[in-house]
Amino acid sequence: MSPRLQLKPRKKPSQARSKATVEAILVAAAQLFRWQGYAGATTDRIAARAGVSVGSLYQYFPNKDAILVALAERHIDTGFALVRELLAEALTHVSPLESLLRSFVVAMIALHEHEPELHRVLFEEAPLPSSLRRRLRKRENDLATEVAELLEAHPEVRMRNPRLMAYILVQTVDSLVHNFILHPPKDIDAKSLTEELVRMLDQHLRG
Amino acid sequence: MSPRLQLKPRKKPSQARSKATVEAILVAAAQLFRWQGYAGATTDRIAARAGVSVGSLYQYFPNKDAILVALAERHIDTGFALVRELLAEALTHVSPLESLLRSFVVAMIALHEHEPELHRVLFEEAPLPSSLRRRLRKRENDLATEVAELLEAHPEVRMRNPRLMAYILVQTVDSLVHNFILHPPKDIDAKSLTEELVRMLDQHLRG
DNA sequence: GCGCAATGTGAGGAATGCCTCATATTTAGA
DNA sequence: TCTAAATATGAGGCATTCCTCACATTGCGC
Repeated sequence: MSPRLQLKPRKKPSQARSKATVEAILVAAAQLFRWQGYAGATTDRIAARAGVSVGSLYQYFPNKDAILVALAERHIDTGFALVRELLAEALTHVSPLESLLRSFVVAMIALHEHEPELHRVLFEEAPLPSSLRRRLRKRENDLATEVAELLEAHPEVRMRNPRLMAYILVQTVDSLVHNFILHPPKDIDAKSLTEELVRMLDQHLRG
Repeated sequence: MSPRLQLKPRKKPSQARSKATVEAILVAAAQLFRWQGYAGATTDRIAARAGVSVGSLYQYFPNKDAILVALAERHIDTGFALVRELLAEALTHVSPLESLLRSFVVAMIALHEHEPELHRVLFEEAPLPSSLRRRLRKRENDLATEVAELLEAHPEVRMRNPRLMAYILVQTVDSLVHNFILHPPKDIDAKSLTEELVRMLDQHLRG
């Protein structure tokens, strides 16, 4: 419960066999964390689901938190790579503001659709090591800044208060998408939401 | 851990003494839930902090979940009463769209500032009874609908797709405010955020 | 005051969780 | 093929949690 101190892997897997073990543990942990939350995913259950003994689990992870941290790193890296890729794609040709915004929204949807429940556990559940929480928020924020700078440079944009508008832009898209993915209303589809959102932001960024 | 079934109070307090006990338990529980999260707040600790024995706690709450449920009911009721009051105030005189929106944003800020950490535990932490989760979301949604209808009736508003726009409106304000209260950036203050947000929504609702 | 109902107490049972360690199996490589 | 290193096993120790129960205290109505 109270945050553990040691988070680095206890031993590095070198043979193929042990790599598979670690992989199985991470996969199982990801499932259990998102199905049961942090407390519900016990190390014994994770090991069982991975088809591995608890002992093996503790060969590679010094404690339960370390598993979560490993998952977080991975989740962050793949997720952000995804967004950067989509944004880069959109920047290969000079685009009108509207399509730039659309790319951003679509990228954020992709980011959140990639393991949304795990995302929730990582970002919102309480008893995570606070250092990890900070790290996650920081990386989320870095991406936000990147996007904001990108938009600010766009000729069609007129920013009254760049910092504030960037904050609103990124937070709005992030939270709206986050909630939409996690609790999709029956009568609203992703496409219409995207369009309406883009329209609102487009108008707003023009001042 | 796994959701308990019985959630109603085991026994109703009749004398003043026991009412005080129940109150103390709820206060202590609220503190511990928001400081430690759901799992960290043990029944023993709640009882201790309330200055009461575990036995007394279990006289009035059949299990740990029931305490959370009681808190949730209370939190919802006071929070929503607060918002309704503020909105009613704003409706005593016919106001321009802009000030109506401002009232809404201000009301939402008030709602979230009322025990924001407890709010987070209730709305976002995983191992809650799912019936409770649904109940919370439903009431949040009801309020949203109310606000949406109210706005739709306003003469200055031109809604392309009422359902969708209401959703975006409420979700945007709710999430933005929620995040702002829980993780306030150093260089942004509530007032500017409110103004910028109102401007964006105002523009958007005019079509 | 008296007696019964209401309320309060806290040691401890049963369940569960995290993690260790003595031991067994597998693999690399000489 | 043989050996040492790498990897895997899982019973169980220790801690913690939720909750019960047998008993003590308090307050209300007479």
